[in-house]
Amino acid sequence: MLTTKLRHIPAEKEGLRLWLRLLDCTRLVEEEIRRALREKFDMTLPRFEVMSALNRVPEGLTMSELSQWLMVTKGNVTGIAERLSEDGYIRRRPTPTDRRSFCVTLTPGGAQLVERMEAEYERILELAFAGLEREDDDNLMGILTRIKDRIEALRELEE
Amino acid sequence: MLTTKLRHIPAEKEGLRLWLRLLDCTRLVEEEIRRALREKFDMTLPRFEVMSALNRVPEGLTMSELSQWLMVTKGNVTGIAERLSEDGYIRRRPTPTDRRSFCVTLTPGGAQLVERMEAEYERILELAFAGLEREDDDNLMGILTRIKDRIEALRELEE
DNA sequence: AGACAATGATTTAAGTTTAAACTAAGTGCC
DNA sequence: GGCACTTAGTTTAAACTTAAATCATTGTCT
Repeated sequence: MLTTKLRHIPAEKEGLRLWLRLLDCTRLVEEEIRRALREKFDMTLPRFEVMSALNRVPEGLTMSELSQWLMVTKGNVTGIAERLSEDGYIRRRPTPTDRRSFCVTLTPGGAQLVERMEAEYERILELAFAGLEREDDDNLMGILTRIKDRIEALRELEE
Repeated sequence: MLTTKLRHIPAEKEGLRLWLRLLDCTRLVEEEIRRALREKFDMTLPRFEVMSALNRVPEGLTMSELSQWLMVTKGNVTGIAERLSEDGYIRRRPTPTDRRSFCVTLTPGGAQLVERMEAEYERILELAFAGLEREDDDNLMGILTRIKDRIEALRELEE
């Protein structure tokens, strides 16, 4: 056969196909990142994500802000932050305005480590997304943004 | 605070930006799916994913095939399958050719349930991906496929 | 001030996930 | 046959994750 015929897939399952492919990509990339963090830094992905979030906001973040940023539950952040704190990578100190909340920041050691980890993290991502033309980049970003906005809008409706 | 100031991200970090947006999308969609499965079927996402995989292959899958299909470790599948088996949704029976492996299939009850769950699952995905033109669909699928192939190729090199 | 809802964070219980070690069974090679 | 190597699956320990309950504090309204 000169041409390969694609199996016909009903249009109404297009969402499913895209979703499964999206999942493939994220799982593959995450696996690579996880492996690199473990082998080179003895670090887990969730811990890195907390440190990376903190590295973007030198003033620090509260536990709630962290949980929103990472899109995980607050209880989840509590556990991760506890271990990072034990390892001396982050510091939690009370906020002056609200006695319930903490301001979480990187320690100098944590800041130094996260810089090195982010370099490796970005190296992997450049590899993964290399081969995309500028046009593809813009396309992908635009489409993903529309999907994201759409789901956020749907969620508001449901409340 | 969170929304106000994001640091400028240089162009060479395009991979990073795309990746973070990709993660946003998958986490948002997963959250919706998780919630629907829990509220409407008292079901978790991982359990659903196993049942859904089995629903695509009536002959059944081995534990290893399941773990590859879902891109998780074999040990992970062992636990999920155990609970699904206790609940009577799947059945594991020895294969004639290899005494180490099992053939896992849905029970009639499991098959009936997974059909209903998949309808809901697909409904959410159509909602999430609605608003994309046919052209966007093709674009997105094409780009995601290239990313996937690229990472799989990279992984081979590393071995 | 006092009642009461809302918020920041932790705790709890159950379940998921991973990496690594392990058992048992198949494969290949001499 | 016997030996090394691989493969199928489980087990283990540690970590992660969620949803729900709880505690303490803050905000609001009268």
